[in-house]
Amino acid sequence: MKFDDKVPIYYQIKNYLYHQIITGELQPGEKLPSVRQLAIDVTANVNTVQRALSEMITEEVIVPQRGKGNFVTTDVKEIEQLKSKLVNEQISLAYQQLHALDLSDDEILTEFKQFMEDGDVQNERTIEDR
Amino acid sequence: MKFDDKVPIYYQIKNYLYHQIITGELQPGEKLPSVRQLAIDVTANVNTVQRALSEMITEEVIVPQRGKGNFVTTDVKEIEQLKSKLVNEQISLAYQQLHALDLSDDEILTEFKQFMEDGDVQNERTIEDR
Amino acid sequence: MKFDDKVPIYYQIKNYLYHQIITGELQPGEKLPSVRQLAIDVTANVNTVQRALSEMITEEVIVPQRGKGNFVTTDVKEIEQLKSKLVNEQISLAYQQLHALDLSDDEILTEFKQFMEDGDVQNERTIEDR
Amino acid sequence: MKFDDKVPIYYQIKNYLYHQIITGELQPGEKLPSVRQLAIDVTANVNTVQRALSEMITEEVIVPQRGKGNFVTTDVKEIEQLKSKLVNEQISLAYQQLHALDLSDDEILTEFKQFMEDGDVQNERTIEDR
DNA sequence: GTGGTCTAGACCACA
DNA sequence: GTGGTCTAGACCACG
Repeated sequence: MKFDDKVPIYYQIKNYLYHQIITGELQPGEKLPSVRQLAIDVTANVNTVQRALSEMITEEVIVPQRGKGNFVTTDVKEIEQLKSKLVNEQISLAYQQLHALDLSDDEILTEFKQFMEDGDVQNERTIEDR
Repeated sequence: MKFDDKVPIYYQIKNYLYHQIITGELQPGEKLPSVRQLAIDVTANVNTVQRALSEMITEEVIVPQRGKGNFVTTDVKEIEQLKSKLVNEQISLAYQQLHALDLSDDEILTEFKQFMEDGDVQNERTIEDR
Repeated sequence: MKFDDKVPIYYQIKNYLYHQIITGELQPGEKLPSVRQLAIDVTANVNTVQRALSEMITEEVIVPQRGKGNFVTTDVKEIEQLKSKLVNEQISLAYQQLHALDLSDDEILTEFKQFMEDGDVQNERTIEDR
Repeated sequence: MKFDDKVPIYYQIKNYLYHQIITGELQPGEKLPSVRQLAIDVTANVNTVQRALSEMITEEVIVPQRGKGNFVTTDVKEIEQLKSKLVNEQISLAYQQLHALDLSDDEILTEFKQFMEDGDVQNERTIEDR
């Protein structure tokens, strides 16, 4: 996994897991890979992964079961809220950033449409492009 | 200026100045506030500001004049490229993040339109309100 | 390490490392001493060393690995270019300086030959004897 | 005059004047341009020029005459020594730098010869290329 | 007054 | 233990 070294890695790992859960790659109630396996998957240190999980546990997005591992919450509502929250954050953030770059609402939409048409996914540095 | 402690401060200062330049609040050739003044403006340490400036100087977005101060480049083309680069980064980043949240292209556009209509600027962490 | 106080220390540290790399004292891919160790080695402050390294990182001559240390680039071509660039700079600089002192091309060569024969290394301010 | 901002400007001005004297552009006993004129000539601040002159006065390479201006020393021997000293410094410096870059004596001479043949004076940042 | 450099010391993220 | 970032405060070169 490529990391953007401008943001803490544990933070990017959290995002990665959020995405897995929201897109259903990790189903509600499903067991997460072991911390060590996750560490290998994302090529990060065990401690770093652990930190990401700890925060998600306090957020109750994942729930630990002693001796069994960590599980995605079964509370579907929780997950929906999570998605909605993340989407809103992204939209809001992007809007503000682009607005601050002097783009009007229309220009923002236009840029997006164009970007989508280009199908140009010159993505680097994101959590998804593994 | 409010800082997002997930990203280096010098980085956020760079962004702040980028925006100033792109929106024309800082005109090409215009003198920047002194390092010390900037430090006060953004409530950061002088050295932190200096670091941000140093990078922008190597990028040739701003040009230092010994003993006189720092100036925005007069190379308008340079500035246009800067804007274009920043916009693209934002669009690309947002697109990927939202796509990863399982939103289709249409859904992304819809969310944006809705967000714009709401005029709801529950913005935190943006560059303006710092 | 003795510093020439006519030039920034971080600059001299860069040169010191450049030489190490070019002469092969630091092999491609080899780990550099830790920042703190380097600071001791060259008797400079940690931050000063860090500044030197930062620049070399943006130049991609050295490559950082989070939490592991800094490494000499494995890109041998990069290193060759570096050497060639440094040699050219030195030759060009010396030539101009001597030419400006009213020495003809022949005289310059003669002076060098004589200097070499004398084996007279009344060197001060060089990178070696620091 | 282009300055290398890695070295103090007053230092570069000194070099500039040294060269003028050694090459005979400024004859022994000749009056130097006024400080203000020099400042214009080299596009530097009066104070900076003054500092360069002060040092040269203590070195007795130039001698001030109250109310009349500054004059090159009439002591020709002094000037010869100056030249010899500067040449030696340059040769020695260049030799060490190139030697440190792993060039043998022969390679150094070869590089110089080649440089001279190319007639390629890609000089920037030196005191001469005004 | 302006930027440039350096120091000393602290805290954080990561392995 | 390793690098990365930030702060506070000092001194210097230049205009």
